Amino acid sequence: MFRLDDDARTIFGEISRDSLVRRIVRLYPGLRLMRQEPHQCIFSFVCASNTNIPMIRRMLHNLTRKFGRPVKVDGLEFFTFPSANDIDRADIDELRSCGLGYRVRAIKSAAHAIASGQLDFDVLKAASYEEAKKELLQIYGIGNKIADCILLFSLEKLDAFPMDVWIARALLENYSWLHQEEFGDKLTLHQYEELSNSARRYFGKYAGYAQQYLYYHMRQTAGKKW
DNA sequence: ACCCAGGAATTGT
DNA sequence: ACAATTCATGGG
Repeated sequence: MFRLDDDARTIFGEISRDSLVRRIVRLYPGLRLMRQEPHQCIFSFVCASNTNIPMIRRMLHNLTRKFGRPVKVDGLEFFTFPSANDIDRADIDELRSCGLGYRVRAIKSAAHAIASGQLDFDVLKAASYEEAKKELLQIYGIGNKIADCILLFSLEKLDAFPMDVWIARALLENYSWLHQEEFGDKLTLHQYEELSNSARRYFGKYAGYAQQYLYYHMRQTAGKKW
């Protein structure tokens, strides 16, 4: 199992072989990957399709308030994140009232896959990137992008490289080893796999860390001059 | 009214 | 294989 204390030096040494990533790493010395509980990560990213971050946060807030368990911390009341069983048993209309829209079907199918044992997180953590991804892609509501995010943020696949238009722009602007594929406001399945696999080969076993630095820097500097 | 948002599944060619 | 369409929702 991966441990940050042991491997942080190795990881940054590895991804810092690239000059651009080396510069960005120095800009954001505290940036780290989280290791989220898989069911939280899955529900969060299933909610993330075709919407924006404020809306995603609102959906998750509504879900915890409606299906989580109340807990008091320093006299303040919070709600725990719902379990897969909670979502699996949840009433459809109550889920819809959280603002999930058409994503209700997706979150239901994911919850059932977990609750039924079809998805076993210990097995997925022990499996390779390719094997674990293949299992995730079976679930309705989990496509290429969401699968890679789940693998990187909660299943310890540090070589996963989630692709989106921001990362694609960063790669195409800075790396000539990509034979420049044009893309519009969306990435096709073919473009996704070409770009993600190329980046995985280039950055190596900690490609996901490089992805996070590149992505974060793109969002920080969006609209500004580098 | 219109466009967009860290997409994915389904249908059409 | 690949392109087009649909799927709810809220913010700007």
